[in-house]
Amino acid sequence: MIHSEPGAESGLASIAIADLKRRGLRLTPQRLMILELLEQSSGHIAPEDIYQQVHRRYPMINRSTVHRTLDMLEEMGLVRHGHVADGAARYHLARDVHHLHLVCHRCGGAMEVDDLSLASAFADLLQTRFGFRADLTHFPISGLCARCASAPPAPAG
Amino acid sequence: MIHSEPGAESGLASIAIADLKRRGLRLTPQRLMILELLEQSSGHIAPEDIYQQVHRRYPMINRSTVHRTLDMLEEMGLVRHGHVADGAARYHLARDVHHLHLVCHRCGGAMEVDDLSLASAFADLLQTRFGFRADLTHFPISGLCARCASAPPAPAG
DNA sequence: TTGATTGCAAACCGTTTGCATTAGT
DNA sequence: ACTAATGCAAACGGTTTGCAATCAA
Repeated sequence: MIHSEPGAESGLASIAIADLKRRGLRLTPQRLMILELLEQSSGHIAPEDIYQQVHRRYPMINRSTVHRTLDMLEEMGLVRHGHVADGAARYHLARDVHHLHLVCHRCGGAMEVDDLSLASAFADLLQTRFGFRADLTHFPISGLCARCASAPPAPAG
Repeated sequence: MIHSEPGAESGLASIAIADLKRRGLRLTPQRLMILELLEQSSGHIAPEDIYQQVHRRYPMINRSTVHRTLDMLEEMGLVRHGHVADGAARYHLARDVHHLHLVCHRCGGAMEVDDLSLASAFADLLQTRFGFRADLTHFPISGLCARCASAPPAPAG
């Protein structure tokens, strides 16, 4: 049923598979598909989106399996999640710590910023002044994207 | 039933009451109590907490009324909300734009930071470089508070 | 008086759980 | 064979809705 070699898997999947074995856990087609999807999807992805996309190719997958797999991966330290402006959960790869995730609370669009130097100056200040270790790379930063910022405020009526 | 003079209300309440009248909306005891609570509670507060606290003194209040009132106040521009690490909604006064809201995703504690100069440098960079207008004062910033950051990682199991 | 507002109850959405069955090892 | 993992269905918590009754204006 599982016909791919562990070694043939790319980054996340191979790490996850090794971790699975080490813990005596099992590699299932559901987990494999979810892993692949997480790897492909750059940026944040919602559990429901994962479910929908896996469901296309593997219709018998269940939503609880998606959640249980995400929980497991998070416990293994491979993914993390935060909540965007509408309160919905978004998962992303934990090793993806070299990005800022800017999420527009109007259109919902997300953008990734590679240069962390700007953020680290801010984070350093918060740390030295208040002892607060801001987690700016794992949790989305809310605001208005360029397009929405320049768009008219709201349809009058 | 409502025995206080509009002018006798403090900041938020008096503004809200004036706005209410202007729009032909009504001042109810439920709205008044919610307004008072929002004003007293510095920082972020969850709808459920508002419900619980109002419920003590006014047992017949309904959760839907709390939500509807918060929606109305947000539409009036008097309050705003964001979502903390566990995905739960937190409301706060909109005029409270001179604070950074640092929320610990471990213990859930929140702290307010008055000095915005540090944040604005960061926000300015994001704006000039990417056109993204980060909303650092309205949405909580996740991280670890000083206490949790210095605490042992987790009970060994 | 009268229409905005409420409480109620049910619907809703995303997530979680218990359990019998399935399937990776 | 052993037991982790799944699908299912029901429960859950927070939020939203339709509607008849209420009450601020």
